[in-house]
Amino acid sequence: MALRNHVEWALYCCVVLATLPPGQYVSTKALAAFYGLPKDYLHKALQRLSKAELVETAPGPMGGYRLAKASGAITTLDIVEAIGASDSLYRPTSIHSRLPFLRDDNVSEGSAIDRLMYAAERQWRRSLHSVTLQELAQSYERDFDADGWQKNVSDIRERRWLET
Amino acid sequence: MALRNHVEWALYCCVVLATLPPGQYVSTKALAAFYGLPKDYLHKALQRLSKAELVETAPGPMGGYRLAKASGAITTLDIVEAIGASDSLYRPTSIHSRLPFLRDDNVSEGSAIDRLMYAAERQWRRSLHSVTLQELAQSYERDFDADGWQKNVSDIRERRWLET
DNA sequence: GAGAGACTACTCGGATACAGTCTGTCCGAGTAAATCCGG
DNA sequence: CCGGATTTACTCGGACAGACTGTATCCGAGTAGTCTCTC
Repeated sequence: MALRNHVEWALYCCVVLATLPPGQYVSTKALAAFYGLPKDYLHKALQRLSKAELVETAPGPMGGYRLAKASGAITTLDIVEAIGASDSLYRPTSIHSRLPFLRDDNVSEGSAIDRLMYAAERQWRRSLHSVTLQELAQSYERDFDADGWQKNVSDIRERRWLET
Repeated sequence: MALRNHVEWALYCCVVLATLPPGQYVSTKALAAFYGLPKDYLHKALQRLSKAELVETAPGPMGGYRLAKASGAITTLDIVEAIGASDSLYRPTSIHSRLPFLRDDNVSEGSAIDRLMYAAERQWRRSLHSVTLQELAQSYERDFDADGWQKNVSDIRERRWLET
């Protein structure tokens, strides 16, 4: 998959954004420090989310990112596609169209092999599409101790991670 | 996806092998010439199929590759996995395990985000697993004029492509 | 005509080079909150 | 105490370098049919 790390990082960052009190911004620096990621590179991932209008940005101090919609209105597929641009998992070459005896009406639609791969990819997308960011965040919260995740997020909000 | 071209090429070659009369071998050279692919590089893809025991090889003149099992007993997922090695679409980094407040019993199994991506990947695999090479070959045949595909395959078998 | 040797056509595996993408860093420009400073 | 200038902390976007992987080529070794040559 294209931009492997970015997809993963974007999901982790969105989960934080989804847990924050509504309206609150969080900076790239805060997210990078919390997750131990390279700030500038993570920033590029967040920029893509911004371009896809999944998050809103605010410049200046106290600025940063926040969700542009309710977390229940964002699917995990939205996030993955925002990062991966329009990249498909499968990119056919032009093998097929060079062959003789092709039926004219089938050339433009790709071969049976293309259709096979695209169908599989649709299932992949469908699976991601069926989970909203809200559900993912709730599910992620359960990976932590009681209130553990909330504690982490408020640490991010209050910049406590910088004191160490 | 890892080795994009190899996955595609392997599927095209397997479709030829599935159409051939049983027991007949076809050489890398023949397949490469027919599809207009670089012989030596295509050869590496076929070697992987051989290693996965999907195809059998025979050295010497008249040698080459043939299917090791009936085409109905090979799924398209078998072929894709044979090429892609054990590569997963999603490769998590160690972001998750570094966080505080994690529940001990959840650390080793990966985070909710890992599970999300793996679930999507399972759907992708399931889709490929549900189509056998036999079905793919039949479907591919329909992309051609009546008997067009059969004509192509017998051209390969009789090495007619070299005369041009 | 039969058998031994040379030849040919293929597979197999490793070494290597090139290109493209992923990963990561750096910097300058723009913006807005916070701070400072003079009146 | 007020208002304007400065500082600070962030986003945004581009340029760039290094590493990794995908793409492709080449070569030598091994194997098995095929051909030739000799007896």
